[in-house]
Amino acid sequence: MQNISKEDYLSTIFRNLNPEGKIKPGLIAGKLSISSAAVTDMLRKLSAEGYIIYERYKGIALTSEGENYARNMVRRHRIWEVFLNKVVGMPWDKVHEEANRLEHSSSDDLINRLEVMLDFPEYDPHGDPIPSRDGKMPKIKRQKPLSELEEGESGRVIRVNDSDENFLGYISKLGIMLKENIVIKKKIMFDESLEVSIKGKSWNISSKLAQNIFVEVKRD
Amino acid sequence: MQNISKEDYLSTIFRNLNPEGKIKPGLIAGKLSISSAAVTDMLRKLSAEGYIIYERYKGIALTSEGENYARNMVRRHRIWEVFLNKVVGMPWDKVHEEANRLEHSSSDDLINRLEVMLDFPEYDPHGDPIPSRDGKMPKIKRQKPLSELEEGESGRVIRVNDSDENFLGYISKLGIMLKENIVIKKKIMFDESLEVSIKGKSWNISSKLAQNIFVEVKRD
DNA sequence: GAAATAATTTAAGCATACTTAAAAATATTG
DNA sequence: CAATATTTTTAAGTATGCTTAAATTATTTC
Ligand SMILES: [Mn+2]
Ligand SMILES: [Mn+2]
Ligand SMILES: [Mn+2]
Ligand SMILES: [Mn+2]
Repeated sequence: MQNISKEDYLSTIFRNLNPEGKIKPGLIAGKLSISSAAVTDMLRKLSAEGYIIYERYKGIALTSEGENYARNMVRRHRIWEVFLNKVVGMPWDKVHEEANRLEHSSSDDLINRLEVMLDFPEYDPHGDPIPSRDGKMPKIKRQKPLSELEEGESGRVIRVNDSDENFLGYISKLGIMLKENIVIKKKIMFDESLEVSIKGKSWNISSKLAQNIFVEVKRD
Repeated sequence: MQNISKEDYLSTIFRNLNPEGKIKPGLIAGKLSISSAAVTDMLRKLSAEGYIIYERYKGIALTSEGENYARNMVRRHRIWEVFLNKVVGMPWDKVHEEANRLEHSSSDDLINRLEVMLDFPEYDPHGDPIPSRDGKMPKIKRQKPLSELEEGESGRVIRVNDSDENFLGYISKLGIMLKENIVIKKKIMFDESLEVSIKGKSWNISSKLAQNIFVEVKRD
């Protein structure tokens, strides 16, 4: 293996497996913005190389080799994000795109060195967990999208969707960042939008926005 | 443009232009370890895209657009090398290969940030000059290969060939690094090898090795 | 300056990773 | 459960960047 495309396929598969550990071609095509036909092609190759279990029309699962490879790609991506953000000072809405390219161009040795410099971070700048060198994932706190909170409730942001630069740039302007507390002042039924309070300021945010911000779920 | 191969061609052309600002296909093929036929193909594309001046059998020159692109690639490469060496702590014999990949995966914004962190370095870990953001090259000191020194002369190392990991690893073991002084104790005529003294220790080094280590030429 | 040698280009072909369009299989719905 | 809709696969084709072998052009040598 030595391939940007294949690495992106594996990473995408890994990050989008359903609870049964499977994924369908259409979802991969959507996430990678390519045709389903292209996905079918690549699935055959990944299967032939032993990275996935694939039978036509049956869905896809990772082999343990594929899972290890994919998990390492996620590790590379997220360590780069932390490094770019914390050490290089790049804003959190720019690091994802940069990491998406760097992840394919760095040796494991480099990644391990960055990890040491960062003192073994457990989460990336968007709250996503970073696999450790030996493949372990840190515990993930119970969470739900902001859109599922009720009127009057509040929640502490612990994760945000990192795939859209505009989204991140916009919520930054509202003062939304990890660990920030958000209060749901009102839910507008007409369009499912939310009136929220952040750092004492009020904003109206769309349902779609709220679906991409995740808050900690307090133990019952 | 968005291409690893093309970027490597341009960088290779830039770094190997003869004093008249030209280069022949065979040299490019050799440096990139590919066939001359492949080079001919690519030269047509680079020419069509306005990066080089190319007429068959006539040799190659960079357009100003091509020169700017190529110089920026060299800049990216060398800034990465300094960063990996100084900030990340990677040894000088490993940074070239890593930078060879990272150079294609980093935005100008990232490179500029690294440059600021490094306080605008002028030379990479092997003594090669780093083009500035506005395309200026730092002054290069007069230099010649160690192999051209006479018996009894000595010289301060200001540049080494960075393209071979084994070479760099080996000379490191001999204590050779930038700014180190090397004394030519004896030239062995039979095989053109040199008996040299470095930090008080004596070594015999081959002619080929000595041709890849450059020392400052003192003003006459 | 002709013959031999070396460098370069052309030609044909291959692997990769995509595309669109058509066919086949699966899933949904009335 | 049959008709319809959706998803997936197959088929055919494209661009990129290589390869080897043959043809062409340039350079060197006598
Ligand atoms: Mn990627
Ligand atoms: Mn992230
Ligand atoms: Mn390169
Ligand atoms: Mn270097």
